[in-house]
Amino acid sequence: MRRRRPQRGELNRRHRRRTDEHLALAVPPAPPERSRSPRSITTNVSHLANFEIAKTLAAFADLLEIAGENVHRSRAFRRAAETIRSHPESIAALRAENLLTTLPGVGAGIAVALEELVDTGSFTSLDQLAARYPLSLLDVLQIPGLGAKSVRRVFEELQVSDLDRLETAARTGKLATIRGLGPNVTASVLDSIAAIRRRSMLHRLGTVLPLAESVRESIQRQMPEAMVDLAGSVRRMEPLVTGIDLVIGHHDITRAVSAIRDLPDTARTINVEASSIRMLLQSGVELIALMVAPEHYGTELIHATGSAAHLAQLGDLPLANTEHDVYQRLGLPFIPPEVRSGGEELTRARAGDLDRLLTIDDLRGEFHCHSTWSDGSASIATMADAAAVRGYDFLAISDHSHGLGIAGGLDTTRLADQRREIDAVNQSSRLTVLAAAEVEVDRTGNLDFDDNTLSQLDIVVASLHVGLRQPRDQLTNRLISILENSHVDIVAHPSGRLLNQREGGDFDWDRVFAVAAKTGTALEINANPARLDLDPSLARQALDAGCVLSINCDAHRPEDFALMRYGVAMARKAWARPDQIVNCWPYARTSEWVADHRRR
DNA sequence: ATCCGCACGGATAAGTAGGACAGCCTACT
Repeated sequence: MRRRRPQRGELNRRHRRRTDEHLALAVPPAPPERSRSPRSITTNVSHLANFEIAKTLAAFADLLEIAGENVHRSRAFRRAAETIRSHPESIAALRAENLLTTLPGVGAGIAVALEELVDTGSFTSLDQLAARYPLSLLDVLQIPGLGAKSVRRVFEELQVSDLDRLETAARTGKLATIRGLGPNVTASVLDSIAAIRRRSMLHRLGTVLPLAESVRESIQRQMPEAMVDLAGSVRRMEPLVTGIDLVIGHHDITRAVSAIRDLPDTARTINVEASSIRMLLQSGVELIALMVAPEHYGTELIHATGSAAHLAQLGDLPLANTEHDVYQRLGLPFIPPEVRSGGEELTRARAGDLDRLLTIDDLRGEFHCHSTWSDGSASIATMADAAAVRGYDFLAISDHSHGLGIAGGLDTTRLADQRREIDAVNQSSRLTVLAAAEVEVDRTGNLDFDDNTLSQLDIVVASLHVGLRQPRDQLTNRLISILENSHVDIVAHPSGRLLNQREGGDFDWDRVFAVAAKTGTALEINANPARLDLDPSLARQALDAGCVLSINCDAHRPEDFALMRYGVAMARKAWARPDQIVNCWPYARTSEWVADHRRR
């Protein structure tokens, strides 16, 4: 068995720019505008929020890397940044109590930097380094294909210190004169700059929803008699969300305001109006709470939930205290927030389609997860137990194949060893453990295992992890050849996107879905909040084309099975019915389906 | 720079292929 590896909390190690989106909020009063986050790394000295401190440490770590200094020092700062980013209490408060070194990864050196940072808004070694390498280089470092070495080189040789100058250097052809950067890189740099400029400052749903729920519960605990609900993009379960929107139905606005101010992880108040309050949390997520009269609660909640397009379709809303009543008076059944997109939900609601929407209870198992045999952190038995606790009937263990070396992928020998362990676990397990693999598709479209090996697996999941930036035709043909391989049952995270971090591949989805529908190969909705791939709009297209889908958490730890709710939300947004999701079927039907398309 | 096992010095997450270039850098979970 491979040695256990430390888990990386976040896939992205570089700081990201954030932008904002206007929020469709309720009727009177007009909602406060969300402002842009400060562009500079450090801001207002005395009230630095944890996310700002974390961002500064991470920026320093990146500058160290660009400067070519000790990599371990850089990693130490990056590790400390991660700790602080997810730390629930205020770091500024910890500093006041001289407890900084109690944070894991914060020793004497980083503590000194932190003290200075909290007290003055910066620290000496950062200032010195930033004098040599401007902070705007960190934007350049975000460009895929440009690592620390290349960033330093373009800075020193071409004086490229920010994205604008990078763009100029690329357009004038100067960039291609740098060692290691040819015409290909130049072309993709221009695309990436455009993508980064388009990139939003939205947060991942998986980051915000748990926070939002804990805020909601905390306020509900303080005001048990109030109605408190999440609203906005979080309630609609958008893959990327603006922040936390909360509606509080209570007559005593003063109490509601103080309940919010007393929340444990707030960093600062942004503004307070007659019936709304806007706060910044330590995590950098904004909270907007709207205090409304209980008699109009339902109407206000629908308004605050949006979407704007859904509201436009509804027209004028009657005043009522529950959402159900509002919809009823409009002659509609209750419309779940996930499908309030301003698409076909009214038509579908009238046609009775809402009753057929998938729910989390429809899931009977999963086909894509990992164990310590590759890059998972738990044994097969532990993963199986966790799946059984969720009430699943089956779980396919799909560890990586050897092509993905970085994840400790299995060769055929270890795959056979693993099969024996799966068989053994099955003897005592409460659910059926299936032998599967997440088989790597290489750049030319070949799978890691031969047909004979594949045919012995209960489920074959195929994934593209490399070469996702190939041109459209090449990429599409590569995926289609995998769909046409009769041994492949499921294609995992088809687009390869990482939300807020990496665009998905440029596939011709019409062609892909047409082939998948014909071959009966399932496409995945990956429930990991970093992916949520297929996106609901693509999943919807796939279903319309006649494809079947599979929703999987891609769990690397037992806790990851809890991510299923995100996958289910995406499927609901795509109007998926249980009969279109292969892991909602009884396993007997699934194995028929597998046998069926393998017979082709 | 931090942590750990020991009291100062060694380890820190891994391994490979591809692109552009001629030995280096980056991306991938």
